[in-house]
Amino acid sequence: MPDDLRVQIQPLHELIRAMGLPLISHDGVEADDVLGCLAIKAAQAGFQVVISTGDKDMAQLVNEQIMLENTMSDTRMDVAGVVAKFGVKPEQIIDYLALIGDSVDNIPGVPKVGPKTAAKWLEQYGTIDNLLAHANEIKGKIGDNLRASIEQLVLSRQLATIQVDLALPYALDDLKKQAIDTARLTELLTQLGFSSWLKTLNQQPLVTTPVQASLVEDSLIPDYEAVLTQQQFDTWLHELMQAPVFAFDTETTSLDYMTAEIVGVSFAVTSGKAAYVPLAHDYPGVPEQLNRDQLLTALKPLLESPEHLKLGQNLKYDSHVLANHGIQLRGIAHDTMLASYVLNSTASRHNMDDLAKYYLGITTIAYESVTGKGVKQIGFADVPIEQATPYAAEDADITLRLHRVLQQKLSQHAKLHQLYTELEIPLISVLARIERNGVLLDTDMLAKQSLELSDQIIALERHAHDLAGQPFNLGSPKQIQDILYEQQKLPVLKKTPKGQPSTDESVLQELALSYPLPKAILDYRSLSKLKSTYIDKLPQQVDAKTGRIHTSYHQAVAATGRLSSSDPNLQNIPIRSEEGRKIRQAFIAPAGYQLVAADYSQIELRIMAHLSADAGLLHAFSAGLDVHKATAAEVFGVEPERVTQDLRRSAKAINFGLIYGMSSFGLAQQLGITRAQAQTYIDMYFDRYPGVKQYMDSTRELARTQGYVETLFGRRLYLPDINAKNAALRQYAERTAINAPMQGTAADIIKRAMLACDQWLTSTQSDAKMIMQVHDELVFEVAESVLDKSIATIRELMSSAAVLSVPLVVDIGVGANWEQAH
DNA sequence: GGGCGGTTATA
DNA sequence: GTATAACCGCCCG
Repeated sequence: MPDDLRVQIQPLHELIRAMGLPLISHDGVEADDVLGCLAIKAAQAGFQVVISTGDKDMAQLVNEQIMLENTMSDTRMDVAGVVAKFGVKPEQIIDYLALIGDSVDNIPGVPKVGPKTAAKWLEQYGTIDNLLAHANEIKGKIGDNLRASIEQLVLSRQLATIQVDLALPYALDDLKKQAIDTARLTELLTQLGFSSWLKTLNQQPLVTTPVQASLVEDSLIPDYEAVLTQQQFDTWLHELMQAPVFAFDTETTSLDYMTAEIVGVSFAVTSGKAAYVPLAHDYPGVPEQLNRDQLLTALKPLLESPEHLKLGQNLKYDSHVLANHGIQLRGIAHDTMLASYVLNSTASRHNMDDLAKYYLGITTIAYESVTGKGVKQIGFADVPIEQATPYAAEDADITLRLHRVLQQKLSQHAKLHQLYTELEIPLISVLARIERNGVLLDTDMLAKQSLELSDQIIALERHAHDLAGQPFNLGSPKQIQDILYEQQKLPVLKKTPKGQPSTDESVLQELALSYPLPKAILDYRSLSKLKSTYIDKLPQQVDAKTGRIHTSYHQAVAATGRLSSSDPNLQNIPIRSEEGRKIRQAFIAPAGYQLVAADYSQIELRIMAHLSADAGLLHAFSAGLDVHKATAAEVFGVEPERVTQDLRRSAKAINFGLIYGMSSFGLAQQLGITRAQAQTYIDMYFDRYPGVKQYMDSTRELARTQGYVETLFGRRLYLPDINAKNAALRQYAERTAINAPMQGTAADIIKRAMLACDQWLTSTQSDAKMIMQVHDELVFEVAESVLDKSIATIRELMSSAAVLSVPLVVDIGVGANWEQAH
């Protein structure tokens, strides 16, 4: 055993014990044999057994009760799976292995015989014994090899055979899972740096069911039905039409909402009972399914009816999928993902599997366990209906059960319930429309920019190599580190969290004042970022059918209540640098239309004014002053007209710092001043704006006593670390406590504005569309004929989305492209 | 291919 | 000092 492997064994054993998993260590026998013995013993006692291993030898143990689980692909192999993979039955695996040999296990095998030949022989002759009885029928060199190996094959078979009859001193009870030793496990995971597992560990289920040894069968047997006949479907449709609300889910061909097609749909009306209607499964021997188009036509009135209420998990996706088949989903009453998010936005994930575990204590069938994952993953249409049905029907059933639990919890918090019903639920359809609308992209312009940037990047690369005196990969921080700090001996100004000398932007900027190479690296980094992330990537993400870019907005990701955007992220399109801004020129309006960009001016500071009710701040906004200038005048004690650009810049940093819950340290870094100086600025600020000081103190206090903070509309953000002993954790929670009400209230307000704008657009059928949201900005594509009227309406709707004690000012720009509209 | 670290784009 | 998403390099199995 290599030394670096040897040292891992003991920590691994400790981890396993702390996890409550029984650990068996038995000298003098093969681990495979121990596994085999226990598996057989459990199977004989009537259990279903799953052996988790990548070892193909174990395939010889597979039978009706024993399966192999491959944790790399999250798939399980049964008898049919063994035949599919090896071409022989489980009971032939020993002979199969003996024939092909295995260098790792020192099984010699027959020369020139590989998997194909072995499977072919065994199919024909059944066993090695019978094969040898007919050995003279095998022609050629390979036949000679076989006949020469007769004696060796006896040994090979012994070596390949897993001993299942060892006398082991273990009872099945010894295999039961024990309780997790949370304290010990936390200690080990921290010490070993398993940060992701630490997070998982902290998300203990709300419902603590007695530990289910996977050996014990579940008592509740759900009634899941595959709907294959018209009669079955009619019965279900009738029930759905009568139901006050039903759970609904789709299975599709793709995760890409614009191209996904329906493979099947599932429904549930009562707990424990659900139907899966397969519609487009496609594999050899697939049974006859109901016709997809006809069935969807039959379902259309129900799905489009606002009176028939639906609930689901992430219904925005199902809404898109149905739209791909010409159905406009209406009557969205509940979404378990959003209920979970509103109840606790700091939970890291709101997917159904985790929710089921947390709220119901149920382990659901994982998607990957029916489709596999990675390269081996198959589409849902390729999944046999017998396997698809329990998975898909369970989705609808569990969603329904989750819904009941979540509603019960939401009903205990009037404000959260209102936020959920009146804001998040109606927003689903609005976001779906924005996503579907998409944005038009000038790909020719980006192609030109790409060529120009390529030249510049190559030149910068050459320049940097010259300065370094050797070629190196400018994209590798590790190599840059070596060049700057090892070879050129530049001073180390900052270290990464891992203790390596940092090469990030702030460091290179500082170094660039005295040395040439850091500047070249900075320029290279900024240009290659623009090229790879935006200029080259965006054109590839244009939808083939619509010719537009369709982002995904995530409604249950950001803890503060903000949306996030991905694939592509349209909320971080460059604007600050000259070259970056050019990318915005490629976001265009079609002929006859203009882009209208409307953003809230200083919304978070205005919210701070409102929440703190500070007289000075309220006055600044009510009088329509330049707030940074006003702050500068107050803090630096000069007349407003004497405020220089430099003073204004400092005041702006202070204002932003306040929103982020700053410390003097952070402000000092931002402004390049000493900590003492920064502290005097902050002291002066709080002296001039005492209401703000008071608000910050009381917010921190409130967070400490109740464990969460709220936005103006009652959205909650929990702060479990607010009373932590660890100062870093506690201070971080304090900064979040300060920031979340402001960032979150801004998010609530723009969501309200989005509902209002959508209401206006859909009710008037105006020739205008909402196409993007960037936290404090909404972008519209508006027909020139209705431009002026639309601008006025947008301004009115956004300004009145909330009533604060200061005006909500909206700045609006218009242009043929997004850059011009700013 | 997956996970993670380092870095950088936005509000 | 807040909140995100995504890229590349590197390491691992």
